[in-house]
Amino acid sequence: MSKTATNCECLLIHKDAVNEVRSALPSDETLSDLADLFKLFGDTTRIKILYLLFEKELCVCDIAALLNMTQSAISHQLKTLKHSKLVKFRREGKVVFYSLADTHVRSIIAQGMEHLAE
Amino acid sequence: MSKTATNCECLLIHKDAVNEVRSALPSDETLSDLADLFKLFGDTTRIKILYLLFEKELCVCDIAALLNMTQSAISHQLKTLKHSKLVKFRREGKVVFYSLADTHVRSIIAQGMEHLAE
DNA sequence: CTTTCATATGTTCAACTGTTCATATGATAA
DNA sequence: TTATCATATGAACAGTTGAACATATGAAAG
Repeated sequence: MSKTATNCECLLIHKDAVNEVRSALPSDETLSDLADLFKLFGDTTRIKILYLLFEKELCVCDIAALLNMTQSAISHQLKTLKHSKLVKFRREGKVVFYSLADTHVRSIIAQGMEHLAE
Repeated sequence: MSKTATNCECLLIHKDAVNEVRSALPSDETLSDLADLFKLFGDTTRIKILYLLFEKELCVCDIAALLNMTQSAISHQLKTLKHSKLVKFRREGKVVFYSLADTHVRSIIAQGMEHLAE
């Protein structure tokens, strides 16, 4: 197997280690999806929105008021969270209430907080 | 308390909901640190590196070969992961071996994978 | 010392991202 | 119908980011 990796100019490669580890890597598609998921948690505004929704459902306007941001900015972020199925919504007249759609949101954020606590 | 949130033009705000939720939000600094942590997991290259290190310690060159990327790109990313204390290293002559420095890395990624599996 | 080579780093640049602004949609009330 | 208002959306713009390239560092060998 001539995997000399054209991009790696190094001459010393630990072939046995490389071969042992190569099979452990999930598919590019899976890893890309995983990175995309974590990207959602990688923005302060989105983290704040999710944190607020831990407590109870909130409308766009309430979230904007709580975070002291424009309704537009919040709406854009909710759109992202909605597309990623982290958040769901229900309409009540003119008002749209958003809430958490996924149980993993809490545990992922909890794990992150645990790391910070060290 | 005149928290009418200058940036929110909406007139309807659910004051009781807002007041109830406001205290649930951690400090801006904590939330910023949390977002920064998740940002690290929000890149395919870094996710791949961490995944590889799940198996065993690897040198820069091995990682570059496995991911078919330049040594420079990998080294830059390892620098980021090192600064964030997710990865540690040990030197052996000219070669630097990297390994996971944090037990939470596994569980955070595992949680993400669980979410995808649904 | 000098050479070799694995790794680190500084710079540049293209691609991406989050916010703002302006505007559109859509539901309710008059 | 028209007016109001909560929300959604499109475009533009600034700030950020990851990779490539060139170069520097530093350890071992000669």
